[in-house]
Order: sequence, then C-alpha cells, then structure tokens
Amino acid sequence: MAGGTKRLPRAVREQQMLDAAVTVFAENGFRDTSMDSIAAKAEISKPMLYLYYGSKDELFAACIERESSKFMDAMSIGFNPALRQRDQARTVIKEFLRFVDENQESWRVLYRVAVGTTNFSDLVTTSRKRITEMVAVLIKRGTTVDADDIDFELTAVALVGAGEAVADRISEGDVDLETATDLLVGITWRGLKGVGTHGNVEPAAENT
Amino acid sequence: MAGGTKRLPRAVREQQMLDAAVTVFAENGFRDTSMDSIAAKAEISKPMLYLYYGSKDELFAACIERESSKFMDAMSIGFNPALRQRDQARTVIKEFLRFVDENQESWRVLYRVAVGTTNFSDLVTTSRKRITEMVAVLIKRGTTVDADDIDFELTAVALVGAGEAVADRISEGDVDLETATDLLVGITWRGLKGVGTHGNVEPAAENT
Amino acid sequence: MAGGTKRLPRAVREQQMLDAAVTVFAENGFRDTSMDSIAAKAEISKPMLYLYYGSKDELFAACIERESSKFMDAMSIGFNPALRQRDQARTVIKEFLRFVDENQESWRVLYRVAVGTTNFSDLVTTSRKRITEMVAVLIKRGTTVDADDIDFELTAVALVGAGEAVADRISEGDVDLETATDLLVGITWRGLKGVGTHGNVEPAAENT
Amino acid sequence: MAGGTKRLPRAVREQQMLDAAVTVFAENGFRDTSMDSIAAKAEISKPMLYLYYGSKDELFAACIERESSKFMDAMSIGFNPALRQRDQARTVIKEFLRFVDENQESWRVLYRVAVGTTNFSDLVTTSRKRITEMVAVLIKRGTTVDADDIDFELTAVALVGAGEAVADRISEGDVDLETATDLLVGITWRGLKGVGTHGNVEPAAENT
DNA sequence: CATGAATGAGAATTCATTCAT
DNA sequence: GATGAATGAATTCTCATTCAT
Repeated sequence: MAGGTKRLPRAVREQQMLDAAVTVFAENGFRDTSMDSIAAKAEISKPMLYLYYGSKDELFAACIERESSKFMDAMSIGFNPALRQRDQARTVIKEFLRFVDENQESWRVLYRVAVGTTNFSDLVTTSRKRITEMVAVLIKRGTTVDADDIDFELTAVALVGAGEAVADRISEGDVDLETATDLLVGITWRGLKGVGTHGNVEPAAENT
Repeated sequence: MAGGTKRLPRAVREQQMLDAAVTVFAENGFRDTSMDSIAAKAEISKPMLYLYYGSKDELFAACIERESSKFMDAMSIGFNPALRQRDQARTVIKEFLRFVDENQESWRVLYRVAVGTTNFSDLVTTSRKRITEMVAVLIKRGTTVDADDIDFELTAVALVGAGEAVADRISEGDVDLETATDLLVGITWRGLKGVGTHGNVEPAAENT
Repeated sequence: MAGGTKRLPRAVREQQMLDAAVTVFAENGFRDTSMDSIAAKAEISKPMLYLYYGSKDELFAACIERESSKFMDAMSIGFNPALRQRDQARTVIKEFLRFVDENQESWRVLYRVAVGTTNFSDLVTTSRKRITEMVAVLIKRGTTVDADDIDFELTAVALVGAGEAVADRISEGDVDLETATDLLVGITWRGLKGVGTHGNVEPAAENT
Repeated sequence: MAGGTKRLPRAVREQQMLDAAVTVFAENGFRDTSMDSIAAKAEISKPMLYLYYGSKDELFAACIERESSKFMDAMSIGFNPALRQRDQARTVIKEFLRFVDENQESWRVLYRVAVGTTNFSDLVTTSRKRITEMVAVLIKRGTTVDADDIDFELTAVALVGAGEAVADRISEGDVDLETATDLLVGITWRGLKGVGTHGNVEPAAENT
C-alpha cells in the first residue's frame, strides 16, 4: 500500500533503514526519536529495525559509523601530500565545508546530536580530539615562531571550534561556501603569526 | 512531623530547587533527567516541583533563565565603555572564561544541554546570535579595512565558535585562564587584519 | 468505579498486590502471567506494581518470600521438642498437609511454579534440600539398624517426594487429611525398618 | 546452493528437529524456548519447523509424544507376566531409573517441563494417573490385608511421588542406580505391610 | 524442498503529572 | 504548605508466525 515495501535484499534494506534513522535522529535528537518513528519513516515494521540492528543504541551507533565514514572519506580527498601547506589547509577546509553543505544531516547527527547523547558523546569527543591534533600538527609545521611560546594544541582547539561554528552556519544554508573557506583559511594562518607573543600585533586601529 | 519537612520561604525553596535541577540537568541532559531525580537531589517532594514550576519544561526554562542571568551579569562587568576597544575585548573574554571556569554547570546547561533539547535549542541559538552580533560590532569598529569586503557577521560566528571551544576546555579544568585569554584575544584581533583580502597574508613559512 | 481502589496505606497495598500476584502466578505460572493481568486482578495500575516491587522478577520473589514465610510458620508449629519422635513426625506431616489444604495457591506457587521458573528454581531446590536434610536427621534418629548400611539422605528424598505427591492430591481437594497423614506417617516409619537390608522384608503375599 | 541445504528424507528431518527441540525445551522450558533457538539448534530454517509441525504447541506435543513413547517402551520391558510380583516390581523400578539415567532430557521434558506448561500439564497428569493406577493394582495384588481399609490409590500416589523424586536425583547424576532401586523396592513393599492398620507398626526405637 | 525477509501483537518498564490527605 | 499514593501514555524490545522467492 505504502508502495515498494517488499522483500528487499539485506544490503538495500540496511541503507534504507539507516537513511531513515539518520534523518529522524538529525531532526529530533536521540532521546526524542522513537523506534516507531524511524520504522514509520523507513516504511518498514519495528521488528525489522531490531532484526537488523539489535537495539536503539546499536542502530544509532550504525548511523554514526556510516556518517563518520562518509565524513572521513570526504576529508581524505583534501589530504594531498603533493600540496604545499597552505594549499593543503585550504583544500581540507573547503572539503569540510562542502561536506557539511551537502550532508547537513550527517553533520547534525555527528556533531550536534551524538555529542549530547549519553554513551555516544565520547565518540565525538575522541574524533574531535583526533582532528584537533591533526590541526595542531599542521599549524605547528606552518609556523616559525618559537614553538615553546605557543600552545598549539589550544590554538587548534580554537580553530576547530571556529570551523564547527561556521559549519553550523553552512548547514543552515545561508552562507556562501567560498566566503566561509576564505574566512577560515585566513583565521588559521593569521592566527599563527605572533601567537605566543602576547599582544604585539596591534589591531588596525584604535578608536573610542 | 516526619522530619526534614522544613517550611522554607518561597525564595529559598526556589533556589534550592533550581540548584538541584541545574546540577542534575548539567550532569545528564534534559531527557535523561527525571523529575524524581531532581526532587531527590533537592530533598523535597515531586509535587513541590510542580507547585513551583508547573512542568518539567518550565522548570528547565527557569534554570536557563537563572543561569542566563548569571552569565549576563558576569559579562556585563567587561563592558566598560571607558575602556579602549582592545582592552574591552580582553576584559570581556577574560570575564567570559572566568565565568565558565567558576560555573561549569551553568556553562554546560546553557550551551551544551539546552542546545540539544527540543523546544530550547532556539533559546541558545537566539542568545548566541545576540552575542555574535555584539562581537561583530566590536570587531567592525576595530577595523580599518574596507568594510564591504569583510563578512563581519560570519567572522564573529567563527570567533564565538572558537571562544566556545576554548570554554569547553576551561570547563574541563585543564587549561590556564590567562593563556586561553591571550589566545582568544590574539585570534580576535589578528583575525581581522586582512580579512576580506583573500590570502594576501602569507603564513610565516612554507615548507614541504 | 471498580470500588475501593483509593489511597491505601503502603502496607495494605503491598498485601493486596501480593495476594493478586500469588493468585495469578499460581494459576498461570510465571511466564504466562503478565504484569497487566496482575494489576487487573489487584485492581490497581501497572506502575504501582513497579513502584512497589521494581520488576516482575522482584514481585515474584516477594511472593515466594511471603508464601515461604507462611509455610515455615505453619511448619514450625509441628516442631515441638517435647514430643516423642513418632508424635513429632506425625504432627509435622499433619501441619504440612493442613497447610497445603488451606493454602493451595501457596503450595502451587512455591512448589509447582517457582520450580519451573528460570532464576527461581534454585530457591525451591535449596528449600527442598533443607527439608530433606531435616527429614534425614529425623529418620536417622528413629532407626536402630546399622546406620552405615542406609542411605538416609536418599531415603529422605524419597519420603519428601512422596509427601509432595500426596500434597498435590490434597491441594486438588479430593483427599481426606487424616487418611493422608496416616499414610505418610506409615511410609515414613515402616520405610525405615530394614532399610539397607536388601529385600529381607517380604511382602505380605506372593501370588501371580 | 548456499551450502548446508541438504535434502533429507522426511523421517530423518523429523527426528533431527525433535532432537533439537527436546534438547532446548529440556534446557530452558517451554516459554523460555524460542522457535528461533530450536531452528538454530537443528540447523534448519524456522519455516521448516512450521512446515513439519505447524506451531510451537504442536512441536512441543510431538516432543512429548516421542519421548513418551520411548518411555513407555522402556517400561514395557519390565512388564514380564512370567515374573513374580516382587521381581516384576523390581524390574519395572530398575528400568524406570535406568531410563531416567540414560535419558535425562526425556525425563526433564516429560516430567519437569510439560508439567509446568499451560495446555500440557494435563498430559502429564493423565500419564501420571495411568501409572499410578498400575502401581495401585500392583500393590493391591501384593497385599493380604483387608483391602477396604487401605487407600491403595493414595498409596500409589505416594510411591510414584517417591519414585519421581529419586528419579530427579538420578537425572542429576549423583546417585547409584542399584542403591536407588533397592530403596524404592523396599519402600514399596514395606509400605504395604500394615497399611490401613493405623500406626500399629512401631518405629525401631523411641528416644527423646 | 528450503529459506531469507517481514510483521502483528503483546510484554516489561519508565516517566511526567495529578490528587487526596 | 507539603507529600505519599496513584496512573495514562509512551517506549523499548521480543516472539510466534507467514510469505515470496
């Protein structure tokens, strides 16, 4: 009646279910999403969800897993060792924002839903930590300033935070990708000049 | 008669209840917090909660309200019109981080719990938007570069995102306040130099 | 509407609930009894059951606990140290059968339902073991035959089995209490004469 | 094609399925056994079970049927009309215990699982009644005492109960077959002497 | 003959919320 | 003013059973 709900091969059903789950989780968060609503969205019966994924937690984990893979795949495109530091950073940032732009649900589930869900926030924290470390390495290699004076790790934390905030805007759809990329690239590199040399870089002007 | 059933003045009770609620909400999030656990923490009966606050939603709203006020009060200290732009920014940032450091639960409830809670995420979004606007104004006034070329609003978004990320670290307790302040101040001002002039500021060095 | 379902003190409700639970468990067994049916029988809502007993398992455990106590109390009447061995045995057996007669549901729940229920069969097994040991001691003291030749423990097992079988009949209501008591008393004592002296006691007659 | 999908003749399949079913039912009881687990144990698909047996109830009935037949066959060996009463009883008891010893699952399913299963306890009750009647006849013929004074039927109930209790011990594997046989034989015949002559047979000794 | 795919119906458990005292 | 008692309405999860291939 609903149409097309007939005897699909396992692999297809799996994706169908994950699609539905990601959509609903992204929309309502983990706790406010019922297995019933996921089943309804996927146009299948609830037992199927349990048959394929065992429990709500495991279903959510599978969502995270899949979206996380998608994300990593997208990112890996940017990691071209042939590129110079600066170009590499730009490419990665652009791919990141493009991914968020084209996969709003993934972004929401991974970084806005999972993070606030008991048992899963650690996943995000860990993933974020790995990314932060990579950023820290990247900016460290791109800097001549005496390394001891700079807290590269915390700087990376700030840059990643900035990136996520901009990504949220992107995912809300009202920001131009190119502009956002330029902005983040700018902050990233300029953020390095003089880091650790407290306040020696003057703002362009002082009024008031 | 039964013991422990003190008749407290309304104002005191209210705070007692909000204290408990904030603590538990901060710990477990909105959906994973039961009215029972709040009542238990506050050492009062559940009907009291309903008598004073009507519903779980309203109780949570009251928490947000109170913590938000605390936050705003703390922030307002930094807004000294007598200060120069640069000093003002530094003061605000410092007060912000100090607040997060001293009020971890407030920070968590306001920015990590409410944001992921249906019906309340808008509150955060709105509040964040106000702050972002203020930052945008601040940096705009601190910049001489041709304003049309710069997306001050998006820049502010990024800076606020960086601030929140650093705040999370502060709230986890493993970061020095002064260092973090310097870092954010640095990013803020340096982030402005050359914004809008795509990539004309070279990183300190190019290797690879 | 159902009548009398109003605001009872905890202790009363507890008994009311256990009464219903024992009745329904005795009737249908553990697995075939739903919490719904117990709640219906007790004329209360399901959450009450959980509020008072936490889970189906715990509710069942509470039933076992209460019925077991009843049973033990009834039995203890028979243990009058002033009585001679023979009289004591008779008294105990009589009290046992009287208990079964007057508390059919207790008997069923304790010895016919719990025994077949995962997680609870051990309770019965243990209890039965204790009783068997007591019987073993009793018959041992009542026997002059060379103790080494007799497996008092296994004999006790057999006697207890006989007792339970007769109890089942009693609980079905078609057997006279006095007759049953005489029968068990008879088997108990006569079962001792010559135990261990293989077959030296001839049956009264041989035909065929 | 997929492998392991052998076309077996119906009779073989049937046994394979019953074997699995009996094993799992014996282990977990009726309600705690899922059709899935039986199918898994039998290494066939669930629809096969339904194809051959129609429903869980019918499958269980088939188990009971088969095990019951096995049991009856084993028992019939003992019924040698050529034997004298005493020898016949001993043979039957021995065959019974031997059967339990060698077919623990049968014993468990027939007398410990079915008995506690809605819709099937009657089967056990009926079977047990038949056996009890046979025992009643046997002991009646072996007794000279005035028949009117003795409740042979109830005596048989007790003896059967004793037998089942000892059988349980046997099935737990910690009892010697010969010893157990002697014990039951002894109780059976001695239990008769003086049955109906209330308490005129003194225990061997009186202390206390 | 055999099975992977699918589900209707129910069972346990939880929780926000409300009265009667 | 304060609370112990009570529940309606979900929610997660399971299982016997049935098709379409």
